[in-house]
Amino acid sequence: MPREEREAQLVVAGTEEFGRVGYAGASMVEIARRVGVTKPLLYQYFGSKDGLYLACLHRAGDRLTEGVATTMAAGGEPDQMPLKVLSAIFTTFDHDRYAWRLLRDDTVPATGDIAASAADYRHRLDAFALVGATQLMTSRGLADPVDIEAIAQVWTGVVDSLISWWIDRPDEDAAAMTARCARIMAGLFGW
Amino acid sequence: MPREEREAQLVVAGTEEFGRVGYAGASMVEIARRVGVTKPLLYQYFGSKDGLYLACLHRAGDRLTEGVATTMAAGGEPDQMPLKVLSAIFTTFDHDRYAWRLLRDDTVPATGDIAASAADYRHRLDAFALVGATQLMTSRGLADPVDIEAIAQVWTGVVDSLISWWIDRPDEDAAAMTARCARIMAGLFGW
DNA sequence: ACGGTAACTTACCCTCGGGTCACTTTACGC
DNA sequence: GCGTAAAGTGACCCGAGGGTAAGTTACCGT
Repeated sequence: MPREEREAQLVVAGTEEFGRVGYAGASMVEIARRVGVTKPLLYQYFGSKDGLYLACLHRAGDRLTEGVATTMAAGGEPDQMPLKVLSAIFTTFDHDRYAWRLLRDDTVPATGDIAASAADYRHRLDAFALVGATQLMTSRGLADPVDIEAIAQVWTGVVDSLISWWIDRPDEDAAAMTARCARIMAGLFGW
Repeated sequence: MPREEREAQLVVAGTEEFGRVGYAGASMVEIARRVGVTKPLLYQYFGSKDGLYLACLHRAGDRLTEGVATTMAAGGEPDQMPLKVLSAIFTTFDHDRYAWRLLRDDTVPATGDIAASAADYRHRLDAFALVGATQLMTSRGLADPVDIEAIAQVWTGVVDSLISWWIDRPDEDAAAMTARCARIMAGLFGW
């Protein structure tokens, strides 16, 4: 099998395994086993556990930030944005649901390339969340900047929860998930 | 120092360390170091890493389920319950903010006493969340049971996010945190 | 046919952390 | 004072997992 194809397989397997048990809990030999090869090949292609994780992280992070950026750039009513962003995330990761977790994995080493890269992606997403939260709050006449920070962080936690719930229900596709969120938000908040 | 007192110190230190880096990431020697003793004493008192974790988990879980149960039993308007429960949680864990994370640590072994005990606490909390979500949804005329499950899970994720945010802001006390949540919920949802 | 390169493996090393043993020190009742 | 029990420690074992060296197979261009 050509290197390029094997690498893609390994990144997919790595993303699932890292997403499932976190960086610290994942085992390189297990990731290799999932695609039917052995550990040294994995090391030959990615150099280290960090190298593999970075490859997985960049693929996930780039797709995610791009999808969210496009949605945010399109604009719209502040209380419509959360659903639009959710829809973009669900659509992007319908067949790759563990990817989101890589950006929020708190078992990665506290320093080094991974920490820096993950922090970078998180900052970019947090910036979007902050913009959305600010628009939402000002549209309601609220402006405490600390409240807005808190909302932005809770928002990412909500996405986290929804994706965890979704992972446990593989039969629910992106459209159904989006419809469910729309129904709930309309019912609970009148959005 | 008498055993009882030392054990209490170790449980506190263990809770902080397990909460900070998770079961898998925590080191027994580090926990011992935090209270100024060495590893063998820790093992003499708690038997194993699992034993220490269980001691920490039970303390956190018992206090949490008790606090939430009391609040839920008091009853009230469905859309007032979330804030009341949050207030109970913040008050209970004002000086022990990492405790909540023990119940939601997904780096614990998948089987064994810890998994069983943590699952038990989570199920009890999820049951409360499910009751609250059901009351909230029916008061809005919505009744899809799968939606209600999703809401219950998102709710626990929201609590998670709020506590993580709170951990990073040690100057904010329980009352201020409750007031902030009240302000935000009123502003965003009209609750 | 054959040299070379890329894909891939077996067998190994080394560190880290859970867990244990044998031992020393401290506190307290008599 | 002194014996005993509890508090506490230094030094060790061992398994798991990251990482590597050296070798083997398979394919491809000339």
